[in-house]
Amino acid sequence: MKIDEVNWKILKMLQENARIALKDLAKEVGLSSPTVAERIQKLEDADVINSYQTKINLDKLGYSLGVYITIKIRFGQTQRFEEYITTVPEISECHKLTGRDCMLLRGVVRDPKHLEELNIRLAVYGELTTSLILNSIIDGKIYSGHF
Amino acid sequence: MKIDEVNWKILKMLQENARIALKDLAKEVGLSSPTVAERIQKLEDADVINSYQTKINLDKLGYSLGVYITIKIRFGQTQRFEEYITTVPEISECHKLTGRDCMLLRGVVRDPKHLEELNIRLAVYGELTTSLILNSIIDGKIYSGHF
DNA sequence: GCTGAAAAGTCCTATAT
DNA sequence: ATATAGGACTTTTCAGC
Repeated sequence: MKIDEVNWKILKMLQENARIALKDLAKEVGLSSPTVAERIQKLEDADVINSYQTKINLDKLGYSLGVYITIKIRFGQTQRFEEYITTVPEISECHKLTGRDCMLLRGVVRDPKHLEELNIRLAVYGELTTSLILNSIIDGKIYSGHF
Repeated sequence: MKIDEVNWKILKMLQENARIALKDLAKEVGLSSPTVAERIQKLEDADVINSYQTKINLDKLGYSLGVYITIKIRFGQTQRFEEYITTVPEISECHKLTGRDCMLLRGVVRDPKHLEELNIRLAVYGELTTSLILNSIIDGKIYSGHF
């Protein structure tokens, strides 16, 4: 899949606002709407565009503490943990990493009490290390070219 | 801001597909399009809806290695690091955390050589610990109610 | 706060270059 | 591979409940 300057511009604008009208995209890149629609279709078909997501502000709904948790899974519990973790509403990311503390979780909780309660639920599967997010300097970057 | 069952359903569908047509949303929740448009507007005004993003598959563009890097910032370098990190194209997230290794970065690189090159650029600011993402069990969760 | 209908705007398809 | 134009569809506005 070839990403020329025009496609990068389209990708950049779609990353900034997934609900932008084709017409406005077309005007910005200097092509007609059907052409832009076709380019987007090809980017979708090539799976370069993965999905159009709406990001919601959970802290506006009372979930004001963001946390990262690493967990060193107890021997033999990996499969059960992976099944369980997809059912935990507080957890928005779960990555298996290289290294000793093999799982990295991102979650969101209302308050310290809620965090402790979450930790208790997770501690069944391994040893936890919990860190609060004090501040996010970057969270969700827009890619606008090769690097 | 009150999130009733209908608003949760709207939020859920928008999270799954930010480009869904109002008409289809309206049909799904059993209201008219203008009503749904008004509800979405209010969710945007209340900043519950943060943004509509297009997620792109960087590995389709040759960036196939995802990494997490923790960095223990050298004394006095925090400000300079925070300025620098926003200019690094490989880094998509940067969070300041509680605990010893105070910064957590997420990034994407083409190959191990590219990773080493990134590490060298970052090592100026502190001690690094780099982990590869082997597998993402959850990455970008859809919230569909309170928990 | 919701509906329904009409106006405004956007998108799609076909045709042409 | 891109542009234009008409018809179809979607969104928005507004009067009324």
